[in-house]
Amino acid sequence: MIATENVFKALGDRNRLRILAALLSHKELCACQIHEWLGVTGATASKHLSLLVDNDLIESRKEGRWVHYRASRNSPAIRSLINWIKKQIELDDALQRDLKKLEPVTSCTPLELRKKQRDRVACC
Amino acid sequence: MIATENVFKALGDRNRLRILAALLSHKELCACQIHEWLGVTGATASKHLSLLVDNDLIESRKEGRWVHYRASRNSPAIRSLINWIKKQIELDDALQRDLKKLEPVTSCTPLELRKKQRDRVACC
DNA sequence: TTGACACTTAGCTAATTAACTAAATATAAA
DNA sequence: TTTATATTTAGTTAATTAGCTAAGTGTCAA
Repeated sequence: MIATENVFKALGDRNRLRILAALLSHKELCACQIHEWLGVTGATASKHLSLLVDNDLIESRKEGRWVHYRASRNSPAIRSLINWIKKQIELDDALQRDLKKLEPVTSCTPLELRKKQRDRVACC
Repeated sequence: MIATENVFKALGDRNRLRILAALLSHKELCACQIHEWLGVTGATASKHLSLLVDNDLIESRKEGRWVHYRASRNSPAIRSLINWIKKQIELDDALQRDLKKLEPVTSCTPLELRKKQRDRVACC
């Protein structure tokens, strides 16, 4: 059984909804890309991400230094809730504009992203 | 468009989920019945109810001194979200037991409820 | 091995909010 | 009209939480 109240608590936050929106349009993103785009510190992004993981809304996969996230596929109940959210996100113009700004960050791998930032090349 | 974040904020509270559960199993209840069952002051119940109304999750109908509430039927998006919640509620044993305690309160009208309380007859 | 990087954890602060009491408003009963 | 009842509004308090910085852990590159 799902802890309905906690799932809704996890969803009742702008930045966590943004994370979910990002993962619904990008299959997989690493923590650093999300943190970059969200515009909060890495620590804050990390906390949001683990809250979403704790409530089965997203899944994580560790790969060396990086942690990759994707929308959860395990629970049918959560999947159907996520589908509902997906529809709402598509109707949310502000969020759609916001998601456009994710492109520069996702067009390069985490490693390239870091390199570009070091070299001060416009990327994000 | 629905203010997704606010809808989830409204749903991320135990007492407001309880109210919704009550209205999903009872069609219509008045504020005093809900307040009685919730076990909070009338003022607190009133605030929860208006938050749910503000987010189109429930509707109200005034009748003399009483305000009757029911689950919202206006927005298709909200209706489908409410259906999802309904399924979760059915799986929530604690909530089901909790709902049983609603019966004594709903088995009489608000007026009878008050009368019985006055006469100290066991009712709720 | 040393340093840089990608997170995570701990601890703090400011803002939000759920609860209460008291007071206000509105309606109906005596 | 007076009183009681149903609900709402205002104001207070305590708990929660989203954000930050600083410090810790683990991994990889030089």
